[in-house]
Amino acid sequence: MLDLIGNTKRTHYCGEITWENIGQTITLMGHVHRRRDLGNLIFIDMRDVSGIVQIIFQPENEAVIEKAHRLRNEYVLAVTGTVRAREEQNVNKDMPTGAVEVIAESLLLLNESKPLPVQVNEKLLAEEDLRLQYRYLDLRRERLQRKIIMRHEIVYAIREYMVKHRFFEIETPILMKSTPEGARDYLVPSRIHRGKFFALPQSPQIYKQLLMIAGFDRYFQIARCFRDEDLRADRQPEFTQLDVEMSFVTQDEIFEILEGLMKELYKKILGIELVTPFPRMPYAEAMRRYGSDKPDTRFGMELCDVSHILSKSEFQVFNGALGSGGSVRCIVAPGCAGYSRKQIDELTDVAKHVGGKGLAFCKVENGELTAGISKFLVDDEKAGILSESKANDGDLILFGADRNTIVFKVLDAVRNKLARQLDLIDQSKYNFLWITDFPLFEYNEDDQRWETAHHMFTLPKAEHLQYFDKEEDWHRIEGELYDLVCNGMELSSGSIRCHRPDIQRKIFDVLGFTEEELQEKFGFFLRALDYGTPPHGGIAPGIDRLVMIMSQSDSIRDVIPFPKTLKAVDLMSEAPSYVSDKQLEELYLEIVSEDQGK
RNA sequence: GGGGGCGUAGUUCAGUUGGUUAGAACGCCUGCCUGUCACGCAGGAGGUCGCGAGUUCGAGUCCCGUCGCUCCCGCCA
Repeated sequence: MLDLIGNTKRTHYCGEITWENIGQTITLMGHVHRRRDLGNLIFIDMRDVSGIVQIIFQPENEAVIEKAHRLRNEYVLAVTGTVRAREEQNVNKDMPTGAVEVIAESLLLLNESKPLPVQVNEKLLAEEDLRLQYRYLDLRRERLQRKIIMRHEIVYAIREYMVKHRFFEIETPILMKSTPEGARDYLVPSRIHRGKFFALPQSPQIYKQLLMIAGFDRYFQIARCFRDEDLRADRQPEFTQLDVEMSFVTQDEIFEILEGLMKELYKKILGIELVTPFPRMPYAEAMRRYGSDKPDTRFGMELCDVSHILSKSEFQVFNGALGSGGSVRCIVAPGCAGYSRKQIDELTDVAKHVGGKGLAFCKVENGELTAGISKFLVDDEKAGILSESKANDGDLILFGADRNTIVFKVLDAVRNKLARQLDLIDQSKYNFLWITDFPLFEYNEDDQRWETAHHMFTLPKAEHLQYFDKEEDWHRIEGELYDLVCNGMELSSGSIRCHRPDIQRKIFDVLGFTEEELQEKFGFFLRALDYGTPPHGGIAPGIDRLVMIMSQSDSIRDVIPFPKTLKAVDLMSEAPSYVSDKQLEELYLEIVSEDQGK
């Protein structure tokens, strides 16, 4: 028999009972976290959103203890009782409320629970797919609940900060026009207009620029974004960005706003004082030193270009790379000269995994290069490599030799692998870093055309406008582009936008759009640019990734209440799913039944 | 689209060279227990070894295929 809640009201939260409540009669509501039934004495660890407190049922109160015998894990109850201090020897020091307990005087059994398919008390953690299927149970676990609550706190603090700095929170459409550039759109068929589609926003990019044109000056939005691409541990098909746009700003002012925001978030949420301004590093330097535009600067092992030393190398791998315009670069793995063939093969596998052909190596022993490829090097080259790389006795030198893009990818991957392997990463550090001066365009070899490296509404650097005239100079054009990186993760990406129609035209020309294409895809936006667009720019920090970093989570699924799997399905609701023939007919879509779908 | 890992009670796992009745812990059920806090003790129920096909006298174990989850590459700001 279950009880109704009636007029019973909660007076306190479980996790907040302290010495100050001793002697008070209180009413708690929550779940049975764990029970210890000693026969005539029953202890219940009662849990609500605030934490856990021990309830004790004593035999003097017959009706209540009789009912308490029926309690099982995750039953829902309301307990009224008196708070008392525990005897010295009964204090549980591992529990925040371990010095007190509540003597139950009445018990309402509000609901029962079947035995759980996954356990809430974290003794044995079930496989993730099962936990995702029962996500609402997994979310009862303290660890996960903390992260979701931290996410709430972060978003709340963001709103406070943005409003304080004169930003308006403005919503933009979820159903919008499909723009085939960039990521694949999620499409929504229109019922009213046969054969036409809306797209879900990959970001509110165009709308926020239109809001600047409309004169709102400073805008922000906690914006849901959608991309129909394959997933990763830090990538979901729908994710959340703090979308920010400001008029009449320079890059420095945007950095200041973001730095101030991060500083405030870390202080409020984690009690950590971040040092601002954050360091800045041009893209070219990041690539040269780390082989990555999102370097993890919590450890060293920087890349070293030894191409000039090896320009006359007899070693085929090296002269092959250099002969075809590539480079030879190395990193020094400290103290790894003792690595076995197997360990080095593992690193080679990492290199191959990201597209490298292999990984050349040699060791440093008694001030000399030995083993590996050392036999292919002449004395001058060996000496040059030693001094250039600053390698010491006992170190292992690893070489990447290929096209630059491959060399960077390989050494970046190997560097990160080694850092984890050698435990070089100080987990307590939060290394924020601005990467600046990105190239605006890059040539796509496969499609034989120029593309924007970031996005096409970016202002080119004023001093690079001259390079638009000749195609061979296009790669030299840098944009007012910047990324905020933290601990090797890209947290945020932004730019100063192109507010002048004449410059925007130059960009479209490089990308090879015809006038018809332009009008069809962006006509409405180009028209808007013509009516007094203020200079403006913005940035969009990923909220999911920010919460990941701040809560030290390895997976983005930990910081999203109802995430999708790597195959972009919701295991709990089993979405996506087939829909009825009637629904499809209304949308003029071809009927695909469940059988046909397979 | 490609590559790696995993899949055995409700859950986490073990399972020998291919061998006869597939085990343990937690959870669940029953009983006992007045200071437990991962309570304890005694007993019990619970299995399509992901699915399919094959080799074999015999398959959880070997081969092939397939499905699901996961990590990475491609893709993606």
